Amino acid sequence: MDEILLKKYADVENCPVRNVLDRFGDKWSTLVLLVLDDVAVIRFNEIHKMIDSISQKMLAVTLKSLEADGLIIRKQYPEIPPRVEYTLSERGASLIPHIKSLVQWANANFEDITKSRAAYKK
Amino acid sequence: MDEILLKKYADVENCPVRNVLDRFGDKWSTLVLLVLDDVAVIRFNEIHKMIDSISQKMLAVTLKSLEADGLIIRKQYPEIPPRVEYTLSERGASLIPHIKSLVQWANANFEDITKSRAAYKK
DNA sequence: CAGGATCCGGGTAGATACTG
DNA sequence: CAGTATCTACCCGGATCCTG
Repeated sequence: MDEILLKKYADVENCPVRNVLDRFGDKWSTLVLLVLDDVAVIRFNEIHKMIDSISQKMLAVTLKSLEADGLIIRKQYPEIPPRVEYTLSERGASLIPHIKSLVQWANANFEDITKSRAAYKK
Repeated sequence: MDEILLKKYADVENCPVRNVLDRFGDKWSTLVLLVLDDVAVIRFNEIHKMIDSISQKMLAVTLKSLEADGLIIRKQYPEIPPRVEYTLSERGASLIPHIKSLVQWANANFEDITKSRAAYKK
C-alpha cells in the first residue's frame, strides 16, 4: 500500500479510507446506488418498493446524503402531486464498477463465508 | 445488473450484497484487512499501534469476526508471555484488490466530495 | 502480552403521525 | 406524492478494570 494511506491510518478526520467507508458503511447507500444504476431514472416511492425493507425515513436520509456528496441528482418537478426523480451523477456512475466488483466477490464467497461462520460457533 | 441481485433487494437475510456490506460497514474491518495486507504478519498490539484510534475492545471484536469469516488466520503460540500472530487468509487476500480499488476511488474523489458536501450545506 | 468482562452514554434506526 | 417531525429503544463503541 501507498505510504500516503499508511500514514493516514491514524488520521481519522481526513482519511479518505475512513471517509469512503463511512459513506458505504451505512446500511443503505450502496444498495440505493445499485438500484439507481439499474433503472437510470426513478422516483422516491419506486425505490421504496424495490428496497422494501428500508424505512421511509432512512430512504430520505440516504438520498439526501448521496445528493450532498454529488453521487446522485435530484430533479424536482413543480407539479401537484409532486414528482421527484433521482438519477446517478457522473461521479456516482464512476463508483458503480467498484461496488459491483465487490458485490461479485460477495456473491462468489458468500456461501463459504457463511459456512466458516457457522463452523466457528461450534 | 443481474436478475439475481435485483430479486434479492428485498431479501435482507440471504442477500450477499447486504451480507458483504455488513462486513464492510462496520467501522474497522476494512482498515484491519488493509493493515494485514500491508505487513503480512502482525501481532495484536502492533495493529493497535498502527490504528491507534481503535479501542482495544473493538480491535478484538473485529479480529474475531474476521477470523470467524475465514478472512484472517489467527496463530497462537503457547508461550509466556503469550504471542498471537495474524495473517490474511487466501480468502482475505482475494478481497484486498476490491477494497483497494474502492480506496483508490475514494482518494481520487475525496476532495470533490468534500467540496460538494460543503456547498450543499449553504 | 492478548485479550475478557462489565458498565455506561450517545447516536441512529425504526415506528408513527403529520403536511405542502 | 414525497417527504418532515417527533419520540423511543436499542445497539455500538469507548473507558475502565481484570486475568491467564
